[in-house]
Amino acid sequence: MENIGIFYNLTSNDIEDIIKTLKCRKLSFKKGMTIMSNLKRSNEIGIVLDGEVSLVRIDFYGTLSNVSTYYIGDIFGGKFSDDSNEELSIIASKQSTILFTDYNQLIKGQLNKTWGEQLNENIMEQLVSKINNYNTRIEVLTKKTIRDKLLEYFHILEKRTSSTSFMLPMTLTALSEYLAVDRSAMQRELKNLKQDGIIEINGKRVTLIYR
Amino acid sequence: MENIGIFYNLTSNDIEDIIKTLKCRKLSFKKGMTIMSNLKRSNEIGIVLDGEVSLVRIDFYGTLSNVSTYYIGDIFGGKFSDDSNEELSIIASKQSTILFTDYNQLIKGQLNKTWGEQLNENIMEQLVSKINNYNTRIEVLTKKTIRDKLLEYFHILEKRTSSTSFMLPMTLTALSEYLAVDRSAMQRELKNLKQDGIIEINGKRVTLIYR
DNA sequence: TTTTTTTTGTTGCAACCGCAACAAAAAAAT
DNA sequence: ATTTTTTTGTTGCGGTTGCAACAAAAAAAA
Repeated sequence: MENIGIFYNLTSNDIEDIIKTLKCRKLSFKKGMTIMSNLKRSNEIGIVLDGEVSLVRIDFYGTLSNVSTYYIGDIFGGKFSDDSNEELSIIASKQSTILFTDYNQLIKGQLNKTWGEQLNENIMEQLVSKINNYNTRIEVLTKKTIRDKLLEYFHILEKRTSSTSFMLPMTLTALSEYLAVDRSAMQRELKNLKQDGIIEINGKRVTLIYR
Repeated sequence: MENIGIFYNLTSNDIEDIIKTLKCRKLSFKKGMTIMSNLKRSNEIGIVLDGEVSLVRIDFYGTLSNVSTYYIGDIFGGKFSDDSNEELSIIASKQSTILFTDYNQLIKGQLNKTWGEQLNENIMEQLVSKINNYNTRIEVLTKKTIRDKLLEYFHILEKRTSSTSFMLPMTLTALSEYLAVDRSAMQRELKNLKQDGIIEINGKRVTLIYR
């Protein structure tokens, strides 16, 4: 539990106290189960302790479409969903454990002298980090060509690791999804970059070549 | 000031008190002026009261590149920027008025009985709304073809307005930038959609045709 | 009102990219 | 250790899209 972002820098005593004070409930869900429905009218908040859940939209034909995915540490719930006026639900996309609480409880909890400030800071940190992740991805997605998307992404990794040689944090298949391009077209472009002497790539290790 | 998201549902008395308590400073900047530099080490926070500012990265060649843009109501600062290890600055991209405060002050302010909870809720709301905007844009950007990007965006507007006929909230030029596609290619695709009887478009009014 | 700037609309062309389909390699599961 | 699943690597083809370049319309500024 201490490895969950929202509980960063809090002792297990604090966490226990938080769970009691905020009247949290911990529940597990099998893949495919509905965790929340009718999201819009709900003040309920969920925190992903384990697994992966999806925010899905149900249109008037009853078709499900994935709106976003929440991973370990992420916070979700009515107050954290968008302003559209259709039905939203949360379903478990993997076997998941969820910690439930209430938005108002969470806000009120901030008044606690021992852990209130830290909890609040953690929640903000969580949201800000999500914003930054999205921001990074948008920066990459707005590049026009696959080559530019790849190079932009590689440059970000270069800065993150402070090295011109780094490991990709995902499979090439996942990378093509992240970049929203066709995998085979991406593979072709990687080959071109290699042939043009701009990068080296062996497995997941990428090296940028400056000359 | 009451129309700024972070001050939603607060009286002008509250706002005055907040500004005093959090030791805020209000400053104006001409276009091009540097608002913050050396962002990373700073606990300083800015709120855009008027205008528009840019978060820019300065690489080792001294080249500026835009990382993100903050509009009226947005919060920016070191604690709200990413985890890369390069120099970041905030510059005014238009004539702007900024309210400055300190991250720790803001967190501490939450303890105030009168406006603490509301202020906290507003800050969260602000962050969550940004996440949702980004989320929406990513949903659109990850569509593979210009046609699919347009239709996805139109469907979002359809839901937002609860109508198959709506006004575009921006110029076509701006839309092409939002979708990260070439403007003329987008224009061509709009024509195709019209010819295929899928949409009507006159100026900024778009109507989706279901048959 | 006139001038200037921005936006819209259009087209040819070449490069780019998605798609389909497959084989080999690697990883995960049994 | 063997089977199954996932990932990687490759290619031809045709549709899509970025680019350049321009004219007309609309909006904003003078």
